[in-house]
Amino acid sequence: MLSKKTKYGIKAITFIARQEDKSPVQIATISKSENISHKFLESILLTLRKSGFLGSKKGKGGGYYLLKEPRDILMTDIIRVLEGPIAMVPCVSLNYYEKCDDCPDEDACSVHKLMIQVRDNTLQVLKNNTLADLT
Amino acid sequence: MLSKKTKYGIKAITFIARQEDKSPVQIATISKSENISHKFLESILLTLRKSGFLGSKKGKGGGYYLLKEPRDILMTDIIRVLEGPIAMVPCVSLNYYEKCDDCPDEDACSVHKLMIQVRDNTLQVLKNNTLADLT
DNA sequence: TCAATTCCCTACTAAAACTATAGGGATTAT
DNA sequence: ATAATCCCTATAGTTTTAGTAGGGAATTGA
Repeated sequence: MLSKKTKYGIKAITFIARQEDKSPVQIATISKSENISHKFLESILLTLRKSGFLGSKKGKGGGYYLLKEPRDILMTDIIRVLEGPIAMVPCVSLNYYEKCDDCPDEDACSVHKLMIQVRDNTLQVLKNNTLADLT
Repeated sequence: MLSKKTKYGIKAITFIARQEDKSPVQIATISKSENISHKFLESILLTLRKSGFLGSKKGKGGGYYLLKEPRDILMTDIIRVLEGPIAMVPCVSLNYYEKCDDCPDEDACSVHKLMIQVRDNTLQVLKNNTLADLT
């Protein structure tokens, strides 16, 4: 299951991408429109800014804005930052690989074999979707 | 991320499917071979029995055995029983559908749109894999 | 200048989910 | 009988999730 953090993060960055002009969007605006707790959303947008997806402007009239064109932002990248690994087990994760404690031989592991297929298919979907595709 | 319950469950039922004869396999045997806590595994196998994947025999020489041929057991079905929904958000789940609290219009939701694609691809993989494919 | 607005940052907390563990009961083979 | 084995319920420790609290820093506009 996707965490609320990721879900809200995707909704929020999509909201920003939908703006016609490029002026900053305030947390409060997104929070109200998408029914997301203001403070929780604040921490999510902070993550997205620190990861290089969003820029921000302080003070009156400030807010968040996209640093790249929506068509250049892959959903894989957003999800990795918010959710962590896309793979369902650490031993098939490309970006967060970890060996399983219990498993002596990955090649013989039935779960490994299956989850590699799931990962590859999921990645294919998420790489084919940019932020522009969601707006 | 896949829960340990699901991971261990898949490993265990695969272990049973790999047996050449059809005599019952004991919890302790699987537990040792796959490095899974005996008691935890016990509760997992109980779930698999109650869901109709495994039969059991009590007393000395007892254990668990498959009720169907491995080629007739879809991985989707095993995972649904152990892990719950395959979808990453309840609002795109086929078997465990739930409306999102925050989302007034599913068709306009970017997360919804994306996760339907992920779900369909994942399902396709999991339906194309039977237990026989993992042994 | 100064007040209002807005993002920045850290710490904390309540609830839920996950990962087991404990302990005894029921059944069966020998 | 006795040992082996599954059956079942309850409980507990840990981790993760989903927020909440509170103040700080920068910017704008009057």
